[in-house]
Amino acid sequence: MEKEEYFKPSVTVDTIIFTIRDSEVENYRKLPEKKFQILLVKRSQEPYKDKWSLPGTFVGKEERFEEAVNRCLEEKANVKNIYLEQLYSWGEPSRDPRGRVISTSYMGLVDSNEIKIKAGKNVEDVEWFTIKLNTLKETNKENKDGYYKTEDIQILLEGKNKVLKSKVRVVKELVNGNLIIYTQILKSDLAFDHAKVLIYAIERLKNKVEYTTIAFNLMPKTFTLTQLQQVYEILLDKPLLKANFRRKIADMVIETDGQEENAGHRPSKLYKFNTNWQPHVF
Amino acid sequence: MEKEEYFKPSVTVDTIIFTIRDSEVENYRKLPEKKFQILLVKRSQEPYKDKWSLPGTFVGKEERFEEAVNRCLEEKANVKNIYLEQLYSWGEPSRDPRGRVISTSYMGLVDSNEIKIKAGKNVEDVEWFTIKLNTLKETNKENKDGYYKTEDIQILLEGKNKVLKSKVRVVKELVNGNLIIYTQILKSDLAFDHAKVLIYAIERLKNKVEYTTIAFNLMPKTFTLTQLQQVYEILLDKPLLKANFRRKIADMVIETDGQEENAGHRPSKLYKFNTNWQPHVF
DNA sequence: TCAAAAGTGTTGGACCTACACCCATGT
DNA sequence: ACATGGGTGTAGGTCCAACACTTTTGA
Repeated sequence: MEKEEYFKPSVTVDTIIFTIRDSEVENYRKLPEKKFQILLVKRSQEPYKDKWSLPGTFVGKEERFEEAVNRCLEEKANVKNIYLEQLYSWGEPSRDPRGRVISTSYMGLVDSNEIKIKAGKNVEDVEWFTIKLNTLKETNKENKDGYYKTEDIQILLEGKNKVLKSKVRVVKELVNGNLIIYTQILKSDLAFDHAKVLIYAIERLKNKVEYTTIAFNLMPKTFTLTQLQQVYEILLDKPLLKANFRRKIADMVIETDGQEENAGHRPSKLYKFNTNWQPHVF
Repeated sequence: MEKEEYFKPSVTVDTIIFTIRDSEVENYRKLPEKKFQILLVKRSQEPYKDKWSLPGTFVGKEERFEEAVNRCLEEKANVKNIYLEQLYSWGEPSRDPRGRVISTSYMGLVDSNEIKIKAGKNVEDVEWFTIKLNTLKETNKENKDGYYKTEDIQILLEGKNKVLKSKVRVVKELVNGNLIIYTQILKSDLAFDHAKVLIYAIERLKNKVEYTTIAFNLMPKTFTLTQLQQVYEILLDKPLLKANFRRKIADMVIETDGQEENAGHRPSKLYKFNTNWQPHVF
């Protein structure tokens, strides 16, 4: 906090908005599968003109971060009133070709039926992309002081008639007993370092699903327990046993008197979130 | 990411460095108690001249955040080579009287014997302060959609011949099932919004102690299990049962052939951190 | 009738809590 | 001898994974 010989960078916010959406059903009996999606906008200006990117904006002079996020989402994509949390601030000097731009990223979660996106200001197009991650290669060096693991991940983002492909290397390094995780972009169809931000956000979401009720932000007001389980399965990326899942989330939901009908099988009860749920006391 | 009509704020990094230090012992048999401490510097310039604050600096033109943190710590306090992690970015328009200054805060942990602090550039003094937190008042309103809880916390920071007093209100609000936590400063002897940052850092540290090995960054290379337990107890702010604690951390440590002697009681084995420890698989 | 999903019960094992107890040391 | 902490064993309860089984519906 010395004399003002220091320079001033630009500051932006970027938001990763996730949702989960139903696929089409082939069979009147079968339940729809779930797709894990992210909202991207197509840039209409340099840099990265015509590339898809996370919705972001410069932060205004008297504007808080969250205000900038909400303004940006409403202006560019017609998205309002969603769950938001700050993720991380990215400060690499070279991350933006225009010069030094620092970006604070936020994660947003929304029920896929809640909003109708619409391309807005400075944006050519807005679209939901389905996220698919494939592990391509893993390495693992162990030494006496820890280890050095890499995982190459292919990120496929499927939009209408197009697929964006990126490839990142996630490095997990144990240094003095501290797990350090960072991501290198090997190739990316996304603008800026947004592939890295995406990976970071998915990791955070996965973690928080286990010990918070964050997943309920992806659900409609009422839902069946199987729908909820599908959301957990897609986020955790593994199948869960029905009986055990239901016991685990029993306290987090309240039965309503609604029912899902016309399904070709026994109708399921509709539940709502128990807003008074708290993690177990100790 | 429109035309550059946007203004540019200044960007700083601030670091909360924690350590744990032994108190004096009264009795040759007794073990020393532990004190939980934070490193503060005394500001030599406006704003907040002569106030104690977290060590911080403006981020240089071509400098990464972590580089700025390390430069600042070395220049101002002679601290190098410590564990660091990014915490949060604070962007309130009014948080700095000089104008819009955005601050990204980092948490640092260090073994109290590892470093010798020394006042440096633009700093009048550097000192370790012992942290004591007292809950003054709690309120709790429940309603059908969640709750609104406040906790007024007195922060006492005890340095040589002085005590810095602050008072904050931590608000935990359940909104649409999402727990939102924020802090209001009611009164603070610290510069800027640093009381808020301190509370945030303590909360993060407490959380991570439970499911990572972060606490080992506060330990010397070898240590007794009782010393380790003391550190856990002071961070979690509750007593732990010895037998159970030892079973819990058994995998995280490796016995060495050293012993603690001259203690007036049975000598205790010295352990070191098991750098290859990983959270349990599933 | 039957495919599909809704919904519940049981069992064995892992882990956690609380407490009790014995051991080794320096003065 | 004894205060102090080092170190370990065990009983009871809780939680969780895995699996099996019954129920209900629409075509």
